[in-house]
Amino acid sequence: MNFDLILRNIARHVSLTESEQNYFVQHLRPFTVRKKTQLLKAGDSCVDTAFVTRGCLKAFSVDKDGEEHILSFAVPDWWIADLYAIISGAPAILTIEAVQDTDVLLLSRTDQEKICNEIPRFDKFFRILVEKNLVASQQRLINNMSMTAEERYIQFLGKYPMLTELVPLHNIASYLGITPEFLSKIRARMAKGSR
Amino acid sequence: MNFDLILRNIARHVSLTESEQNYFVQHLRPFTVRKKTQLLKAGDSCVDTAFVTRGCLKAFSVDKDGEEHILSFAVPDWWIADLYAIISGAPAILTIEAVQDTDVLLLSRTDQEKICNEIPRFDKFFRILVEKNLVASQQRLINNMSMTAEERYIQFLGKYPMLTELVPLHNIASYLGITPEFLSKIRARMAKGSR
DNA sequence: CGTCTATTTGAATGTACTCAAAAGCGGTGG
DNA sequence: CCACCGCTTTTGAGTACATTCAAATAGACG
Repeated sequence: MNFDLILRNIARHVSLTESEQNYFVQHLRPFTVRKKTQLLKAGDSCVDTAFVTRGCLKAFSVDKDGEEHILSFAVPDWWIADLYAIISGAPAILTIEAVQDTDVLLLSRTDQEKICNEIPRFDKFFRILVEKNLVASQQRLINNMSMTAEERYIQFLGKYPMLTELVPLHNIASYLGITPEFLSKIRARMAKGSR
Repeated sequence: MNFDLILRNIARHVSLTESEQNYFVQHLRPFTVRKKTQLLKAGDSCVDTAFVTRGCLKAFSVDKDGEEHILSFAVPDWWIADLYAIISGAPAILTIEAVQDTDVLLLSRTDQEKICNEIPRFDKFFRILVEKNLVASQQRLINNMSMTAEERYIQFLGKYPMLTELVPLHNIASYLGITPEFLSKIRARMAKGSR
């Protein structure tokens, strides 16, 4: 099993001894999520954080009209989880589904806490990880409030070129908070404008 | 100086010895922000996280048209900061301003890191603090995508009754991501509906 | 009282949505 | 190899939600 990617991901924020690395990876459970199948279903109990090593996942909530709202994507080297469910212990509010066949490394909350207690540097690592996520989430909130759908789409193209190729357009629309029809109209307008 | 509130805030997540508590509070700098004055201006360098003990602050970004978009409020027992600026070291993107005369306790990033290194339990505390913020931020993103302005306003009233009384309506509109005029129309509609 | 800011109201407009249908695209099986 | 099926994307007409701009009203403060 190749834990290189996740160890380098951690090493960008905190440094670990070799034995700490070995101890950590012992708690990871490799798992494969086939395209269009679900790693987590809203309503189920949820204890795992996932680190993607191949493929692509999406995390979304389903509203009362059955509409999907994508909260985040995860490509290799990204973490993804239903943090609300994990820290509250309540049933999941998110569904996590594979956009492509995806390999993940799973870490249960129990193991995460055990590791954090034994190697406090992991508290620091996860603190930094969550801080970066919070910053990204806040920027997205501000963008949603201050930019039009077209501006957000253009920004998305620049920021996540990978996802642009990997993910169907209606998923991008859902992430941007608009309907697929309207995204299509934005694209038509942009194509016309650049001719 | 009364550090009771902040110590109880911390104690809800991690337990500290008395000497750890004393060590921690030594790094706090009490400060008062007068109504309509700014604790932080966008563009300035920013190193402090603030804990509110009295009054109310708002954190907002100003877009290219000069419009204010409120990212968060902070009432007593809440933390507030421009996390992006703090962790990146870049100039602040947020402005933090007092809605009412407000007392805060300031903690610099340098001191925070020093404390975290010396008492690793603080890494855990701040990790949990940021986790809760991230969950709230994510839920707000989903709400903004799946609910109408009226639904979001009604939810706001239920969730933050304090702020409803403390904060002017145009600030609530800004937090909800709508114009003050439209909030006014929503309120008129609601008043009519409930008669 | 007068001034300043906050809130409301109204008309016109724009951005994004709904619904319906057509077109495109990939796979699968005959 | 092509016909068909399911799914994604596009297109169009009509509509709804929210904004803009302008002006009136209401409140707060010196």
